[in-house]
Amino acid sequence: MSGTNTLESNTVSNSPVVDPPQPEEGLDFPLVELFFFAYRDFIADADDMLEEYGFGRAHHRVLHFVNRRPGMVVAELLEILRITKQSLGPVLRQLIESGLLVQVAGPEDRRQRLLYPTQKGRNLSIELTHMQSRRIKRAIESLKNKDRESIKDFLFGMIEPEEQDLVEGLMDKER
Amino acid sequence: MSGTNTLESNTVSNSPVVDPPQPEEGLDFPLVELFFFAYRDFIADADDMLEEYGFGRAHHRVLHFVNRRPGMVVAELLEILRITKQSLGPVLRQLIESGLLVQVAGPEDRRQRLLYPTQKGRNLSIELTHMQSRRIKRAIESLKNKDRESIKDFLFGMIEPEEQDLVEGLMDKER
DNA sequence: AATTTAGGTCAGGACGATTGACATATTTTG
DNA sequence: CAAAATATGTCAATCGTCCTGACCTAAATT
Repeated sequence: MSGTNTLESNTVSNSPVVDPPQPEEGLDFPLVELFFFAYRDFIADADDMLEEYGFGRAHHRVLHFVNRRPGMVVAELLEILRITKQSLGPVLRQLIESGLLVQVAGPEDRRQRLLYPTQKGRNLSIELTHMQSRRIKRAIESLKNKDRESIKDFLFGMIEPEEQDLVEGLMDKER
Repeated sequence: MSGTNTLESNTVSNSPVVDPPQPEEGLDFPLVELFFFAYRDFIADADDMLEEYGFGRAHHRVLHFVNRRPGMVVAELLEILRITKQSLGPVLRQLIESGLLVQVAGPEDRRQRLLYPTQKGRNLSIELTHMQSRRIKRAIESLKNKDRESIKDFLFGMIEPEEQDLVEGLMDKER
């Protein structure tokens, strides 16, 4: 009844489906795939540069958010990155050993370890963000109406609704 | 000589940089971060569903592209995903063992293994794409002028220029 | 017949992430 | 004040996904 054969087990058929998926209501293949490719290349520049330092994406993310929010506490970092303490541990240690970040005991709660970039860490973070911003800028300039605001709203809308407040808080007033 | 004192070695200072980065020409922090958060949540839905099957992102990507382009050959898959044969191996085997994909010897070149989804694989792939499309649709609807075309052009512009033709080919005529 | 190509596989390793269990210092609470 | 909760760190074991290198078969090309 399916495939080239007749009368197969009709519970499960392993026959190949040869036709591509039909355009269906609510199935936006192009945007789904473009988002995948766009993110891949968005992250690639930084990946290449970080490789020279022996760092990976985890290092990049930590470096970025600590720079963006100097004085950030470990718990905040874990929440934003959605990773565990145990995953963060080695990454943080390497960044500190490399002289890119420093830890300072919390002035009020001395259990806390406030995270700050060094000047070296700040410089590298800015350099990485520059590369990514350059790509974004180029992409926006390729639009007819260079509507940065639409792109921003779109990306914000892609975030899980319950998370949007948290992200908006991170961005502070400067959105 | 170092720490809270003055007149440190001026080669390297490990003092914390306490101020956030100043808005600088060509540094678009909001978009850089939104892209990160957006991708994180974009991928999260599918991650959760695939976890039930014991699959990861690699399985998702393979399932997606084989569904999108039934009859795809292993070499094409490697090129799109930019991974090695050795990495693909286990993933492909699991997808085949799970009855989501099948391999068929190439009709002209019998060395080739043409990859096809089964009906089961097609169903799962469509379901995953539905979740992602739903999020995209919602994000676009949150815009004043619901300009899907701008978003598409933006994402396409984010792709490495030398790669854009390759991606356009994958999308075929239906962009 | 020799070489190249498409694909598969084995070994060994790296990285980034996980969970579980536990340790330490400090703050908060009863 | 003692007990509990909190912030952080660390050890151990494991997993998924990627890597390189080496080698294999089958089939196509030269």
